Amino acid sequence: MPKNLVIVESPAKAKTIQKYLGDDFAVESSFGHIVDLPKKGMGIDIDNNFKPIYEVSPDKEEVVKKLKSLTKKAEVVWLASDEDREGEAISWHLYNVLDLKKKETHRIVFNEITKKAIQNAVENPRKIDENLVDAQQARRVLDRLVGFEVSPILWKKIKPGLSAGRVQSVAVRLIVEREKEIRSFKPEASFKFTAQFGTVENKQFKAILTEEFKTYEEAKSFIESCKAANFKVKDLQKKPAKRSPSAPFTTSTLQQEASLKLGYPVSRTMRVAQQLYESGLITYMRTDSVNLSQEAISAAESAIKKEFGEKYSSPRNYTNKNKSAQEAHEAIRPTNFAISSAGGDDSQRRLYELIWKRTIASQMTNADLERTIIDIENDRNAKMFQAKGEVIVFDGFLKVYQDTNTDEDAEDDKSLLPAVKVGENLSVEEIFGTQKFTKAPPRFTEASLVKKLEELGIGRPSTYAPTISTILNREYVIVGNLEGDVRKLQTIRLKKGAITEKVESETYGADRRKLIPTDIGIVVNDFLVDYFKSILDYDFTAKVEESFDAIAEGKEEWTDMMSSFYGKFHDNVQNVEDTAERATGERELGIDPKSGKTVVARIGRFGPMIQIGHADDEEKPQFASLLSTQSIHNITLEEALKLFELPKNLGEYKNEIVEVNVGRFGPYVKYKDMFVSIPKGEDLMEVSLERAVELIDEKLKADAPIAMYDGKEVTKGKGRFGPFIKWDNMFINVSKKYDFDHLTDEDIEQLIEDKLKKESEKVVQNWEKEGIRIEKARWGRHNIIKGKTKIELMKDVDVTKLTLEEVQKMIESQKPAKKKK
DNA sequence: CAGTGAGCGAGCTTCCGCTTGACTT
Repeated sequence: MPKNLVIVESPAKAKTIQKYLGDDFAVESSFGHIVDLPKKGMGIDIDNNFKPIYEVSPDKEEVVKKLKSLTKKAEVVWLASDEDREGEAISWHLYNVLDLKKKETHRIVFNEITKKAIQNAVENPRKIDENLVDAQQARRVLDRLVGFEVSPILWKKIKPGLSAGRVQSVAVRLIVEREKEIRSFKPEASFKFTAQFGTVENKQFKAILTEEFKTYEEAKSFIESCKAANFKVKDLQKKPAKRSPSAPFTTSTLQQEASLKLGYPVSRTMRVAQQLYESGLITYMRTDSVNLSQEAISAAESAIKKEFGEKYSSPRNYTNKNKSAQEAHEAIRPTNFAISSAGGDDSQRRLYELIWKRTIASQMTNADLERTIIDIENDRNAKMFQAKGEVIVFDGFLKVYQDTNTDEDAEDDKSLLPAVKVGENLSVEEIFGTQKFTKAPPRFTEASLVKKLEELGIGRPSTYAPTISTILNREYVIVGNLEGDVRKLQTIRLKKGAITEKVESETYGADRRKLIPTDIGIVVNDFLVDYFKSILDYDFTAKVEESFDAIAEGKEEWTDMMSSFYGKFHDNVQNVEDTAERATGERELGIDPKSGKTVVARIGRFGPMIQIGHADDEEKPQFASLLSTQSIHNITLEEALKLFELPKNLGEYKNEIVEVNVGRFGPYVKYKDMFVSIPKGEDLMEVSLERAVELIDEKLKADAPIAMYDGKEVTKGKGRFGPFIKWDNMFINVSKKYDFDHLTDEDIEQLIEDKLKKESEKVVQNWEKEGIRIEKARWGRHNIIKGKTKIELMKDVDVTKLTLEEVQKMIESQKPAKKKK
């Protein structure tokens, strides 16, 4: 038994560090925080100076048990959690829970995993920094207070089950406010002109008129005056320019680039990065630091020199601009620069290559460019055309990596321009003018939302992806596509001395995979902004972070900060609870022609709905839920009234009624006691009896057993986790190895037998932990053995179907349980 | 598994950050 026990946060890290420290050290992992406030209830003794009630997190009981027993055997314990607020708290909780007072205990930190850094850490141990721990307690308690006091107000005033929090509510606010900007945006048209010129040597190039025209008349008179105009080069400028590589990846920039370049949602980026990390191919993927270790910089240097040559190498380190960064880790980089392509599947390979290229590029020379601007005048009007060109003189880092341009208006042609002289006459090939409309600000993507949150200092690398999941799960926002509308454009063209005009059309406002707020998201946001302005303030986190920093530096007591915050906050909560009206986002749609009553769209107890009549009326009001594709803000009276046709009887099929309706799981067709979901994108109001019967038949066919095994039916289907076959109430995933649409009887047999084998192995493994063994006996029987107890099972007892509890009971009573089917 | 909508009141929901497997259909 080694005399030293080192505890870090992640098991992959533990493995690496173990290699550096050798046999005198055992390195174990705490798997992050081991202690937290209770899952239910406030868990804070507010009257007793906000004393937090800590408990070991349920999923960490096992880890704690293991660490406790290892601690007992070790002589010296080294707490090596990350060097930031949360890491310090983890060490402190380990210290308390593992009862390390009586042990020789050291706190050590390192923010890169290299042999040198770790040895250096071990030589320079310190004590737990209580101030830093207090800053974490303040962070944790404040988040709990805000979340658990504001959320219940939403349950009461809007809808049960909703949530609010320091991070998620601001994320929703960003999306809602952007949507409102887009809705109220009025596009303005103006005429923009481009021209195609030819040089004396007849080389072609494109130029843009530096001015735009508001009206058609101005545009027309301009192009008329160009008819007989002579164009020549007025001015020529050439300027050298540089472009520098971007810093290596942090979590946030990795998510953005993977989204732009590979089209990954942030959750996929993180899942794939985790796989690369666990395979030892990249460093830790949750970081806000752009820093590279010295070892990494020199490894990159030699890789670049070898691959691209000396002149491409320019070793450098980057510093964080972001104030809120805690920099407990290095930037995300390959662990071995000599490997330019790696990963177990295509997703991994593509992400790895992105990381490799970005990191390598960050250590390469700047690109040298030459920017050229040609100004072109004419003798008939004072307007000026301009051509911009950019030539790469030396590519430098651009050889491996280019940032993705997110600027949608960057449509300037940055190509090579032909050589021209000042005063040179130019021929006009064509002048083309078209109306251009100003664009509304873009909707957020998952990745651009993360970028914005990071700029505001809200959230941490480990929470960006979960925050997006939260606001999607609460149905405050959806990731949606929008079709867009069509509008007309006036164009004017001058070619070979003749002017032609044409009206063309363009679609605008179409959007793909963007974050769009729902009715509930908008109502919740407006309510919170109205009543909890200070917490919804974009600067709220930045302000409390300042206090956390003051606490960490020992300048302020965390309990003082909490009192001064909580006093005002709690009064506000109380006041809103007592005085605020219910928020429903109500919108009047018109009058129901049948009853003459008012029709409104609003949020109800179960979400967005239509109500005909008022609750105070003699007759009860009528209610209908909105479809998931509809929204309070733009549903029409006609669409609303149609909803009251549900459930709709379509007619009969084989003497049974066919009906369509909407349920908890969306629109469906009902036939006998069967429910068939209507596929996404299909309008249930338009589903005919014919179509419904088609769906029913498809479902009947899909549900029909495809084979028999051991006298039981085998059926197949597709679930959340891909294609599966079902047999004896067991789901068996069908891997890509098999042709799912044409499974043979042998395939099915193979799949079931493999699964059974795996199940029994799993059971055996579980039992082995408890010291229980299984022995094969005669005539296909099995014996269960623990210590000296031996239990003989009946012949047809299926060992894989016994639970651990059942087996333990048998052992206790020393009797086999009753025969199980 | 494929409701409901007032108001009453039982008992539920909820936060952010640090980490992985286990496990789902």
